[in-house]
Amino acid sequence: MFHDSAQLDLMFQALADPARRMMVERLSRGSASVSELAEPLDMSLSAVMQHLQLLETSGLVRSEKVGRVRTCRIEPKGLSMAESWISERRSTWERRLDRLGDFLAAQSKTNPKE
Amino acid sequence: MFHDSAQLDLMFQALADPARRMMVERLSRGSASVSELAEPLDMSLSAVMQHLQLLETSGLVRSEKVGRVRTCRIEPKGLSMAESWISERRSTWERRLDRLGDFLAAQSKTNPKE
DNA sequence: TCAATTGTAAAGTGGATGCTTAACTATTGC
DNA sequence: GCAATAGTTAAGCATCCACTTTACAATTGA
Repeated sequence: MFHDSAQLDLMFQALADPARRMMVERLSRGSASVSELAEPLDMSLSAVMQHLQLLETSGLVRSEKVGRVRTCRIEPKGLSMAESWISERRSTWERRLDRLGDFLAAQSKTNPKE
Repeated sequence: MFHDSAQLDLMFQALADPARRMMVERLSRGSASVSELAEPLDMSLSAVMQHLQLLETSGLVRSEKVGRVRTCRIEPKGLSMAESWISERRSTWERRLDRLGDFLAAQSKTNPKE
């Protein structure tokens, strides 16, 4: 119910980049190494690392290194935080529009010519 | 189903700022003028205008001017686009985790000691 | 009519973002 | 051991972003 504003900043910021969304998309289909994440992206490994770091500090992704391979996966709680902020706003204005609709319906019943 | 990447960039970018989220939050409770949007925000009207412009080009908000007052409202289709991108990703990994759970359950039935 | 209100436009500024390249470390397979 | 693989760190750079200030325009109410 209570949203940490700073964390929402980071999450939406993280999702605002096509490369990072691609990475999230890839990870939603299963865990992957850094180079696997980099493979479809037209940029250096170093750049991918920087995107990954942002995804981690935003809480959308976590990773751990075993041997020389770092394996990344989705952090389930992450996306739901962003999603729920949006859906709470949406339900607020949907309820409001409903009440407005009711009001207008009632109006036209009482004063059909107005 | 098909997401315009550039528009998603703009939407998530728009939501990545606390001032703009406040504006969306305010508008989800009903339409408002530019100065009403500005009132709780600790910045110049000019700055609020610039945030508003971003919200408009991202498709989250629309506005129209009557007399000297510009009235702003939520664009219903806007938020749902961002929301649905997230929820599609979520359902992908949720399905995957389900399958993984099934697999592990089957494993432990066949090889209870492994 | 004229002053207050409401909004716009333009230019400037400091700091964040999204890369790059280069140099380096740790692990693995032969 | 040693070359290839996988990742990490740091520095640098162009561009974008979130404001500000200043000046201006249109509308309204007394």
